[in-house]
Amino acid sequence: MTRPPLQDPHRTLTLRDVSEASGVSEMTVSRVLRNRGDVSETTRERVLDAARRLGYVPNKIAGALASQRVNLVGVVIPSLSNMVFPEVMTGISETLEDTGLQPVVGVSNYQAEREEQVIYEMLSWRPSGLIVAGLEHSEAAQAMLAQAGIPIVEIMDIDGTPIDSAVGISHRRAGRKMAEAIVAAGYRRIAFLGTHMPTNDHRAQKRLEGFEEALAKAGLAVADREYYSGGSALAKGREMTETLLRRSPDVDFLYYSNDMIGAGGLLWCLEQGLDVPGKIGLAGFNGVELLEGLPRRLATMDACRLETGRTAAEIIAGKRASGVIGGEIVEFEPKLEPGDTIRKA
Amino acid sequence: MTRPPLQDPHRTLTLRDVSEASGVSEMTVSRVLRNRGDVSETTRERVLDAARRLGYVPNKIAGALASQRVNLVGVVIPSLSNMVFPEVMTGISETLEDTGLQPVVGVSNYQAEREEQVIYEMLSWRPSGLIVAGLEHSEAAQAMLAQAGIPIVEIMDIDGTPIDSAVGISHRRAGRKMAEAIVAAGYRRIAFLGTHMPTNDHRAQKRLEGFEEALAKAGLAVADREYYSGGSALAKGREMTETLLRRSPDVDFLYYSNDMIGAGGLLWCLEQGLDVPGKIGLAGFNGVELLEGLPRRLATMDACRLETGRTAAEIIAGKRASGVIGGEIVEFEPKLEPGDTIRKA
DNA sequence: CTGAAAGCGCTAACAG
DNA sequence: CTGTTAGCGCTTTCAG
Repeated sequence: MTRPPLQDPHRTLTLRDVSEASGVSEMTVSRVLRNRGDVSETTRERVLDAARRLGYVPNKIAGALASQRVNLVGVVIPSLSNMVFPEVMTGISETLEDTGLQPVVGVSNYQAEREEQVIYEMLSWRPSGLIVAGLEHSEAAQAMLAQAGIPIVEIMDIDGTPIDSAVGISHRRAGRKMAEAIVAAGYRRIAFLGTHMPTNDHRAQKRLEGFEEALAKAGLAVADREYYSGGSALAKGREMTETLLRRSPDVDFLYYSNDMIGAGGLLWCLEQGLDVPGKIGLAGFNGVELLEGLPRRLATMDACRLETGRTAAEIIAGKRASGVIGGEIVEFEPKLEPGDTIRKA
Repeated sequence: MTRPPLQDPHRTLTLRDVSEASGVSEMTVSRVLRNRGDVSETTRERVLDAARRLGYVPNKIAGALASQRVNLVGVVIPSLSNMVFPEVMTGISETLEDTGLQPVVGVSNYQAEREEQVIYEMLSWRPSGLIVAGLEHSEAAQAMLAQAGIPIVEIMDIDGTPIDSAVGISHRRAGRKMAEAIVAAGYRRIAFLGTHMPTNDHRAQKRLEGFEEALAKAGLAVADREYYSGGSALAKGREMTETLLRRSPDVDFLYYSNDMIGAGGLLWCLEQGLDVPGKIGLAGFNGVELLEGLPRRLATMDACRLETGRTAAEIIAGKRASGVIGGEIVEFEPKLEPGDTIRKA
C-alpha cells in the first residue's frame, strides 16, 4: 500500500527550500541570489550550489511586490508585421540589454481602443517605463499615462504634444521635404498612393499633409490618389500603380506612403518598360533594407527607426548624456535617399 | 503659507483608496473590479465610479502573488526581423485574445545562451505557459522547462524529442519533399544557397539534411553551395546567386534556405535573361507574402506559421478540441507551392 | 557578515 | 450580497 506524497510534487520551489537545503537563512540566500550586500565566499558557494541543484527559479512577482521595483519596460506598437517596428524594437533591446531592464511588447493593431487596453494591462504590471508609438491616444489612455508616475516616451512622431518625452521625426516635415525634392527635380503631375486612411495611421496622414502643403506652396496639388488595405503590400503596390496610371496616364511622379508598395510599383513600372526616372519618378518612405536588392534603388526617406528605439530606451533607462530627467523631446532629421528613381535636378 | 501635501503626491493608488472613496470594503471593491462573485448593482456602480474618478489601475503583481495566477504566456523566438516569427505571433495573439491571456515576447537572437537567460527571466514571472521556438536548447534551459510545472510548447519543428508539447512541421521532411519535386521535374545539377550554418539555425540545418538525403536516394548530391550572413537578404540573394553561377555555370537548380534570398536570386536571374524555369529552376522556403508581388512566382514551401501559432496558443489556453492535456504533438504538412520557377514534370 | 520581523497590495476562504 | 482574516514569496529594515 503506497502512500500519497505528502506535498504537491509540483509546487514550485521557494527561497525557503534553498534555505533549508543549504542551511543558510532565507535572507542570506536572497542576498546571494541578487548579489547584494557582502556574503562570505563559503556561504555564497553553498547557496549557489543548493540553488542550482534544486533548479530554483526566483519568483519575481513576490520580489517585485516586496521591493516595489519591476525591471520591465512596456513597449506598445501598432503592428509587428510591417518591418518598421521590429527595427525600433531592435534599437530598444540593444540599449536595454546591459541595464537589467526587459522590454515587454504589446500590439494595438492600429486601434485606439485596443491600445487603451494594452496600456492598461501594461501599467497594471507597474513597469519602470513605457514606450508608446505615436502621440494620438484615447482620452482615457492619455490620462492613465499621465498619472502613471513612470517615464513615458512617445516615439516615431513629434508633431503634437507629448505626455512626457517624445523621440522621432516630424512626419509633416518628412512629407514636405519629399515634396520639395520632387518639385525641384521638375516633376509636376504628382500622385499619391497609400493605405486606406481610416486605418488610423496618423503618421502617414501627417506625411501626406506636409506633402500637400509643400506642393501648394509650389502652386501644385496632388493630381490623383489611390488607396489600398490588406494583402501583400508588394502585390498591392503593383495593382495600385497600374490602376492609377491607367486612370491618369499623364502623371509624372508616384509618391508612396511606404517602401513596400513603392517597391511593387517600381517593379511594375520597370516591367512595363517605363522610363524611370525620366518620364516618371517614384519615391517611398521608410528606408527599408529590402530596397537594396531591387533592380533599381527606390527613392525613400529614412525614418531613423534604430536611433529612435535606442534613444527612447536611453531615456527610460536614465542613460541620457544630456542629464535631462523627463519631458525630453528628441527630433531626428529624416534623410532623403534619392536612389535612382528621381531625376537629378 | 501653504502646507506641503501630507502624502507622496505620486504613490500609486491602491484598492484601499478606492475603498475609502466609495465607502465599500476592499474585498467588495476587488470583486467588482474582477467581475467575480455577486455584487449589487448599486455598490458596483459606486465602486466603478470611484475607480474611474481616481484613475485607479490595479496592481497585478500583488494580485498575481495572492492568487497564484498569472495571465501571461511567454513566447521565446530567435528573431523579430525576419518576417516569419511575426506571423507566428499573429497566430498566437489571435487565439489568446479572448482567453484573458497575454503574450510576452522574448528574443534570443539565435543564441542558446541568450535563450537560456530569456527563458529564466520569463519563468521567474511564473507565466501560465511558455511557447519556445525549436527543440534545441541548452541543458540548463531544458531542465528549467521540464521543471517549470506549466505547459511548454515547442514550435516550428518536430524532428526531435519535445519537453512537453510540440507543434510545427518536420523540416527534414520539407527538405526531402522539395528535393523530390526538383528531381521529378528533371533537374540534376542542384545547388544550395543559405545562411551561414554557425548561425545556430537548426531548422535550416535539418531542411538541408532532408534535402541531401532525398537527393542521395536519387543518386545525386548537392553540386555547389554558397552561404551568407547579415545584410539585406534580398541583396545577398543576388550576390550569392551571381557568385555561385559564375563558379558553377552548369548548375540547373538553385535551392534557397529562405524566400527572401530566393527572391533576390530570382530577380537577378530574370535580369540576366536566364530561362527560368527552363534552363534553371529556383525554390525558396517559407511561403512569405512578399512573393506575391514578384515578377514571377518563386516556388516555395509553406511552413504553416499561422496555424502553428494558433495551435500552440490553443494548447496553452487549454482550448484543444482533442481534450488532450499535455504532451501533445501536432505535425503540419508543409505544402509545396510550385509557383513558376520549377518546370512542370 | 548574518538573521528576525514586518510588510508590499491583493485575493482565498470563511463567516455573517 | 458583504466583510474579516490570513497569507502569497520575497525584500526592507533593523539588530546583532
